Amino acid sequence: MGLKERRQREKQARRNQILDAARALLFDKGLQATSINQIAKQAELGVGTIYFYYKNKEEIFADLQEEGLEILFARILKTANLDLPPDEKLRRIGRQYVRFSKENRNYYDIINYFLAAPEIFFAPSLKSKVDRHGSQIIGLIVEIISAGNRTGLFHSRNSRRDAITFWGTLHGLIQFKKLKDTVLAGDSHQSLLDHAVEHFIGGLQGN
Amino acid sequence: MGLKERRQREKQARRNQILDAARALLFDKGLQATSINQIAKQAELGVGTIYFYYKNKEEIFADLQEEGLEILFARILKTANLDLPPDEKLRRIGRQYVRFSKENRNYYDIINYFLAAPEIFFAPSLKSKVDRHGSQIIGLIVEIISAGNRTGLFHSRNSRRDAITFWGTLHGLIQFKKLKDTVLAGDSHQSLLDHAVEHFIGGLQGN
Amino acid sequence: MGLKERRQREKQARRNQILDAARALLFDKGLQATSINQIAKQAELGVGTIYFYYKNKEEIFADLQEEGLEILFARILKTANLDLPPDEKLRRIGRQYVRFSKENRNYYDIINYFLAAPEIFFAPSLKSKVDRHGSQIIGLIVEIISAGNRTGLFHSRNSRRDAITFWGTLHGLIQFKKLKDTVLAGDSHQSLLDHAVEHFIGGLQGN
Amino acid sequence: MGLKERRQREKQARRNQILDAARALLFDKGLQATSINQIAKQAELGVGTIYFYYKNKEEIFADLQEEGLEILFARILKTANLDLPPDEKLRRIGRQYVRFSKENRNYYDIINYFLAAPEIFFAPSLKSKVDRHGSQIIGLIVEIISAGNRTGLFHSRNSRRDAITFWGTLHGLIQFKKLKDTVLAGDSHQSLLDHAVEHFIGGLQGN
DNA sequence: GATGAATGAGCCTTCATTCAT
DNA sequence: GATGAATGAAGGCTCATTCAT
Repeated sequence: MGLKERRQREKQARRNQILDAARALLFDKGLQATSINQIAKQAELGVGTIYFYYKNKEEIFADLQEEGLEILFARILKTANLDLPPDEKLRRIGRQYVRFSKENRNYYDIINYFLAAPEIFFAPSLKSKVDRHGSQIIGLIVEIISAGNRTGLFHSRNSRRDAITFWGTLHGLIQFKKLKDTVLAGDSHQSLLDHAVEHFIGGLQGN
Repeated sequence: MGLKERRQREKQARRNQILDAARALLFDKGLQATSINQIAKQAELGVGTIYFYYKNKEEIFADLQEEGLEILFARILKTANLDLPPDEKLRRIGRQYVRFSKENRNYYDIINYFLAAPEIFFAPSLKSKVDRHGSQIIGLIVEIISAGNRTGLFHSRNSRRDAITFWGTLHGLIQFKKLKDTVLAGDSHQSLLDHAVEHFIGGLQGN
Repeated sequence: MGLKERRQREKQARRNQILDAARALLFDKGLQATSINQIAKQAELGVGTIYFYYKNKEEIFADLQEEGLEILFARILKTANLDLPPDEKLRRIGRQYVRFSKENRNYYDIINYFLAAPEIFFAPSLKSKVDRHGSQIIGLIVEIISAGNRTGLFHSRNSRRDAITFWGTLHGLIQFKKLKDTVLAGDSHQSLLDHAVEHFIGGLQGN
Repeated sequence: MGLKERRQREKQARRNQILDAARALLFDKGLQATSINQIAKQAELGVGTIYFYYKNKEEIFADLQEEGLEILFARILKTANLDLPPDEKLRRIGRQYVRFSKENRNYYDIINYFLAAPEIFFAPSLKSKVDRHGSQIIGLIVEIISAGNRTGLFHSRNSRRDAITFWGTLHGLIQFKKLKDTVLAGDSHQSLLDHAVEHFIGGLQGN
């Protein structure tokens, strides 16, 4: 048992070593420009070794994405645990996601990359990781909405669907940032997001 | 006089020839896997000829994206022109976008690609095209919301921001399709979209 | 006759137009990076037109080289015509060539390019142009050495060979400039050239 | 221990294999016309393999140039070690360099290429190799001139500068070979070189 | 477990040149 | 005379992946 554990621990250590290298490169040069050979060199490992621990490049990035999701989750969790009314929590979560997309730009990009890519890309094994974390975040929002329901503040009939809608709205609108000069017509992106969150909350309360 | 015109027409014909080839390949193999060399072969033209008409790969895709946006716009426009109450129009527009993402999957993918890619990617010239079409679509939705306001059905205080929010919600949620097994927990993606549209409409009416 | 002349004049005008473009590009981007297509664009002419006036790229550069040789020749000629003793003339000519290699760097490079290239390159027609100008320069030096002989200052037994030797020494040593850090061991390139000229003059006087 | 050594040896063997191919092509078709793809084919290796051993084309040629410089150095060294008076040594070195430029035409061309190319070309790493070998050769000549000084045959005040002058003269004049029909006016190139060497020696003795 | 040499298809792009109009 | 669209071979180079050691 102890042996098996040690094996496991060492394996994880190596994976971390690889991840450290990949992360450094990714953050420095971007997703496309980062190659396995470069990761190997950066990690001071042989290329073959990388392939021993990761089936392919995509899997490495999936792990990195997971990291990003964990950071994001932690932020959301912290917000969800504050002693605030549910609507205020939603507002803050909205802002947290926007902040994350700015402050953790690289993690945001990689998450976005997988989410926006055509489905063909995903090997099922990768998918499950992303999904698991996504579910956790959705779970937190579901909980907030349910809490609002309980206090009579919200009137959601399907808090899961509403939670996903909320997240989808944030996710979609953040991608619009690059349209600010024309579609947004000079309106501040942040105001838009705030507006959308308000609209969403209004919808929860409305009925 | 006629000569210059003919030249111009022929030049456009060649561009179409190239676009046809690019579209065929793109739709068959996806964005990343489509190379200029392949396009040339498919178009039965020399590689150099492609470069004579397009500065690079991205410009070809920008043209293709414009095609997609035109199709999408036509769909939305048709819906917007129906003789229906504003809320119903929004419902149908929501469904149209989803349908577009399925039936014109390839066009959807290419639009999505540009929208979701990290900002760095955009050459300003390409950007303007996308933006212009995006603005047109948003414009239609603004008009619908305004109409709803006028009849007292909606109470939107900022129809432009609401329109963008609406579109952003659709855009974001469609990307979630690939999460259906876990995050969506088996719930139908279509129901989710419908729900979101309903929620959005509720928000418009609410106050 | 008048017609033929006009034709000739117009032809030369077009060639100058091309040369102007080629020169501008060459001086801006270097020899290798300048293509016929670019020259055509810069000259606001069709590519085909370029080929009507020049058989190929090399011929254009040969004309440019001739320009350079003319500038160089003018410099040398001016020096040769000064009212100075022959040895002083040689000293000044040496300095003139060095200055030319610096101040007219681009012309120098193109002259050097043809001179240093493996023989295979030269079409006989191009060769003659270069040779003619080269001969003129050598001729000036021959004259100086001969004048020195006449006044008893020099004792050259073969002023033509000596002239070529002089020129060859300058030519060879200027190419060594890029070795200044190691072979020249920090010694100033200019001092080296001066030294070489002095040595050469010493050889002329010596016997 | 033995393993590491063997690895090293094999690595060198591959580099030689590549060099053999590059040399063969270079000597057959000239410098400009030799491409990495061709080298790979000739060496019966994948293109990628070439890039595994050499960073780029220039690095291969630098190695080849080093080969050439070694051959040249060996010739000069042999001459310098003969039991002959210094002036005679210089005469023979002159002839050796001319012979080298004929008999090892291809090595000569590649050395010349680097020496004559506009400065921009050189990566510092490549430069050092050339310089090192160049310095060695100059060193030999310096030694000969110094020896001549010691026996009273020469009166060089700066044997290093004189050595470089000597070498520069040879280097420059050899490039004039292609001008033999006009500038040299039918005079034999070899006689010219002999003359120049004699002139140089005269300059050493003169004062 | 770890290595790293080897691959080779394929990428994007350039360019001198031709030729029908 | 002038044009400029068309060519396509060729260039340098990258990179995920494999496999013998």
